[in-house]
Amino acid sequence: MGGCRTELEQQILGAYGQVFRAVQATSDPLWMELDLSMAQLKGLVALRSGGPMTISHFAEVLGVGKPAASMLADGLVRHGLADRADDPVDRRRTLVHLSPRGEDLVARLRQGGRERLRAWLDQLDDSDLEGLARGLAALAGVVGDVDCVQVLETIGAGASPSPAG
Amino acid sequence: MGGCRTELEQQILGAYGQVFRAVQATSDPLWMELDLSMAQLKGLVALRSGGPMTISHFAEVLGVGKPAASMLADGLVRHGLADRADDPVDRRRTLVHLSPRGEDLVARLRQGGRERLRAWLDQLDDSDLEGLARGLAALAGVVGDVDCVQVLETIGAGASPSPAG
DNA sequence: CCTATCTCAGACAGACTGAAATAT
DNA sequence: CATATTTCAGTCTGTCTGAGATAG
Repeated sequence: MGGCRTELEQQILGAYGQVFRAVQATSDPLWMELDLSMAQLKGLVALRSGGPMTISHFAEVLGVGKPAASMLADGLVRHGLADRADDPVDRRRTLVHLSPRGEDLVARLRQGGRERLRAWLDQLDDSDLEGLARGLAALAGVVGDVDCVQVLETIGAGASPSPAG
Repeated sequence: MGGCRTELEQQILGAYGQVFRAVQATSDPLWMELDLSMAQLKGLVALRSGGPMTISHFAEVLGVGKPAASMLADGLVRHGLADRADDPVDRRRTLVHLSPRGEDLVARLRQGGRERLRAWLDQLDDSDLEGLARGLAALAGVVGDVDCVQVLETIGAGASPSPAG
């Protein structure tokens, strides 16, 4: 039994696909009712991924011009999914960030609702639940470093954006 | 330690959010490059959720008219994300279903890429990995029933769609 | 003739851009 | 004056619907 870890990993990847497809299926009705354009959805994803950012950076990430990014941010704010805040460092800048509702929406859309997951968890026996808790906690520790870092470089970004004068 | 299960579940839900946000972050660049309309994305999600379905059912699920659903399916097929197949039961009907590429795209978009997950798994110690494998396998068993059932009712659906004659 | 799907034409919404205006 | 953002005008792509055409 030399390749136990590899087998285990393979098994985990398989179960991962199965479980999270099921969890995400919870949010399929939400997808169908969704009244957002693709541009707005991309904006939500970008904001969730990159954290608060300036309009210029927002434009760059989305691959569109600054007017488009500005108008897009506007629409998101009107939908109550994002907010603007003055950049404390430079008051010409505006930082866009997801509102709690925006965070919630993207989380639901991509991760599904947690109620169903909880119900499934209830059906596990004690030692399976413990194993899952242990493994997931360890995994969370490994991936945990991801969430920081980005906000810092976000604010500093936006230098020399346009090569053509 | 009376409420151990509840605590454990709470901990799992927390770790779940953290881990899967990180995993999904791997597909953020894919989101930004995505060249699909919202209608098309919804079509993909509907197809993944509901399995192969007739145009009429597709229209119903998406909440649009049949011509729109037909044209939408057409666009998906042109993109190589879906295929049509004759319904063996009734040859007037066409069944739309995701192509392998379509399946892959939705999976990537919603679940993220697995390569990064695998790399993270490599960093877990043996017993954490075993616990995760055990717990996830058990969970997969619990949710496993979800995938069937739907195809059957899909084909039978489509009766008395319009109340106004 | 009825049903499922597709084609067509026209209406409509939203996104994007370059140029000009505004704020710091 | 320079920079970041916003407003404006115009264009363009893509969706939706209802009516009619085409298969089974």
